[in-house]
Amino acid sequence: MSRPTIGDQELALLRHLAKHQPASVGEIAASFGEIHGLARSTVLTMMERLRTKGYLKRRQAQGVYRYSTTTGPGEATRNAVGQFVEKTLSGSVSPFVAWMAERGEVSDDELAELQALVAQLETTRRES
Amino acid sequence: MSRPTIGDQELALLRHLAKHQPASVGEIAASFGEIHGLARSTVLTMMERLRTKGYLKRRQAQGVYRYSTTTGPGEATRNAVGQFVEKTLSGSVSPFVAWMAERGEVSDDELAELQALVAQLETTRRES
DNA sequence: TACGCCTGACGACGCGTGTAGTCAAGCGTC
DNA sequence: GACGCTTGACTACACGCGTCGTCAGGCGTA
Repeated sequence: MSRPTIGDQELALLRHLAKHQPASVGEIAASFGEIHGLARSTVLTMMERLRTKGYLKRRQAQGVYRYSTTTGPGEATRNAVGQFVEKTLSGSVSPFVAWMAERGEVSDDELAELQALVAQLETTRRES
Repeated sequence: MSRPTIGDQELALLRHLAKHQPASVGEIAASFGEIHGLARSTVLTMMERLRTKGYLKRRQAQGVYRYSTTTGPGEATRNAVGQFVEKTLSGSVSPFVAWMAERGEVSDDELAELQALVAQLETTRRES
């Protein structure tokens, strides 16, 4: 199930697309490409690469291809996070926590997620 | 202060070295290189690249160079984490939290860090 | 009909990074 | 003094990824 590797920017594009799916190349180029200072052809290339890698699919509608994600970005994102932690941080989560603490900037939702996470970890820990 | 870019594996090596500093190339090759299946020359190349990038320094002792980190891996690690979150996750921490929840595997220390983090975030939030 | 714009496809290039081979020097041992 | 192992440095190669130029086709509008 683990598809070919995916680059950082590619993943960012995939996540962006997931929020605006389905979208045409022109739309993505105008939004994502504009923000990141990328030419239209660059965006198109990335999207095509993602498609050949199996992360995106497209459907022709009114003469224009509209792209959407296949499995959703969840799998790819989790994969990327896991890979980053395992490979780069040698499996340690501490740097992440330290970074978040130092940054100190979280939304309400994120804080809630963190609280839920801690609660969950506490219970599963007690059970075992 | 932001030095040249650093690769994932390079950062892993930097972090590994930080725990065994100062160390000679032979030692690192035997430990880190062995684990990751890398040839001695590969380890040496990476260390030299890290040195030219300013992350490592070395000192000759008993005819052998012993490497140690310059600023410690903290800065580089934080930098990498921050870059990953900003660039790849578009600044959202949620994927990371979701990954941890799904993984559900944390050490006592890590759980404690998380609890401290949540507590800190709650207080700073109230203050503002 | 001719022109111009949007879209898609392909090819291409550069750089960073991961990976390794190889050669020369130092130092201990036979 | 010759031999061999460890160490250092240089060189090299491949591949992924980010980046873009360019060409061809379709469709609307003047």
